[in-house]
Amino acid sequence: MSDEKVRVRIAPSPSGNLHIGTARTALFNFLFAKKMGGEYVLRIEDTDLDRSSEEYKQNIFDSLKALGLNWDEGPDVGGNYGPYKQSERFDIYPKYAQMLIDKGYAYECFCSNEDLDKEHEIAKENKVPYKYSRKCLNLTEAEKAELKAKGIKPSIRFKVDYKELIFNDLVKGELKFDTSLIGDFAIMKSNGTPTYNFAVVVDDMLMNITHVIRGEDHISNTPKQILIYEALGAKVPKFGHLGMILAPDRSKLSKRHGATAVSDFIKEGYLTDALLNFVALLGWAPSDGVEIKDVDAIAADFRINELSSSNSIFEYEKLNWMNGQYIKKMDISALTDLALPFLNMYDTNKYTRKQLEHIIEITREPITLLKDLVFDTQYFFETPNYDEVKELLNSELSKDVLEKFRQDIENYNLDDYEDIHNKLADFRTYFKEQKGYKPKETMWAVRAALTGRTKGADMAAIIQLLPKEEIINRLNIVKAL
RNA sequence: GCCCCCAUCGUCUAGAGGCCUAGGACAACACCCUUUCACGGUGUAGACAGCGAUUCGAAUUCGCUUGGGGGUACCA
Repeated sequence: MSDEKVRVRIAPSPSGNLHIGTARTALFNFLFAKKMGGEYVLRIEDTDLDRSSEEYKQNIFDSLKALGLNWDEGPDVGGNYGPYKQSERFDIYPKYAQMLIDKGYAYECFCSNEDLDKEHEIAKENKVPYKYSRKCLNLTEAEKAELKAKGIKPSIRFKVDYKELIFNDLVKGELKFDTSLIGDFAIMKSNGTPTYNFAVVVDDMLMNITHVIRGEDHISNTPKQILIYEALGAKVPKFGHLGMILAPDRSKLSKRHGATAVSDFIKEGYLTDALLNFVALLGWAPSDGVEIKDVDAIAADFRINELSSSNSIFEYEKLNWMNGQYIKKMDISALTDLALPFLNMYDTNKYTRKQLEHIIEITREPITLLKDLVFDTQYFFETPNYDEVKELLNSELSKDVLEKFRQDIENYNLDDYEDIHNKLADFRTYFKEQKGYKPKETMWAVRAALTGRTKGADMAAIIQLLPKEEIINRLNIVKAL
């Protein structure tokens, strides 16, 4: 074992918002670095200028930060191996490409897209796997000069020779490839920018990356990349390929299945801690069976070689449950900070901060998403619409109960929860003993009158929070129904 | 088509030859608790894809089949 410092990276391409799958890859890299006492770097892979945007890049930054997956080195924080954006590194790739040409590992290719398309077509017609024809492999200097004189800009291809390539994947174990099946692939585009496979290798090499942990959609890129490392005379990092996250129909997780971007989940009211915890469980299992754990605890228990090598399906049920668990346990002040933006359609100024926290406190229990609060807290901010409970309120029982409640409420000490709670208990007992009303029936009448609902938070707490004039007002509205 | 990866309850998974009449979590269902919804508690139902081989013994090893996923670009 070498004693070199572990360095991992997460290398998203800013062609979309941060995907939940990328977030999981980032998490596993983060966990591995943490566990190994290593460094975790963020690199933006924007070699495809057309598909990259500043907006997506910002979304990636924001989402990663929201999740707490902060990087040790990256485009914004810098580091000793920058720049960390491939578009700012365009001057360094051609040097290495030229080096490969000089050493005979690569060559210039003047084929046009049309030429290449034709080759693809022919291969398809003959039902034979496509491989580049190597038409440009043996061009003479004179021929190349002539082509260049015509203004044709060459791409650069890596010359792939036959070889059986074996590497030991951190999560999958031994993987074998026959490189004779791989055609000579491009490493530099004719426009002078590097292709993905080349840029990754050059950057990972220059940034001293020791472990490449990524999705298994990159497995087939790995042999190409190893070939490049070897040609460059660089040390090949260790690779670990994670199973993919699939939608419930086993297809790729996409927008039509619901949220896919971390920022979408946050908008719906998922807590980042819950999201992270849930996604960690896709492929990783705690050794003590306790599934709810913070990142530090997960990192302490993290072993990359014990990750599951199969794909996993993203189901919302467990995420929702977990989110509910986090909401229930979260510090109330912090939770209120997160919840308030979801309540911006209401005039929250009606209440003090303390009262708002109290409202959140008593309504948090049954919810799974922060946005559920919109409905569940509505009656604190708006006079209810009684359509749903009209029938209930018009029953003899309810009229009877509310008649007494209207009188009793005058004797409640509305500042004192205990007093309200006890008086309500007596109230129930009274109707049970005198009229045989079930406790829940008695409470339904009160609840319906005050909230327009048959379910909701603790009644005593609601009475304590609602302004007295609003209670009277609602009682009067109901009476007139 | 060709190459590669994967395969335990509906889902996430535990399981690294006998500890497995396969364990946990979510979801489902039932009951209990209860001022409602919920939370919590208790319990029920639910899986080793199929076939061969190795072995005294296989969910665990090997092979084939099937199924799913990925790749096959001058996209990343």
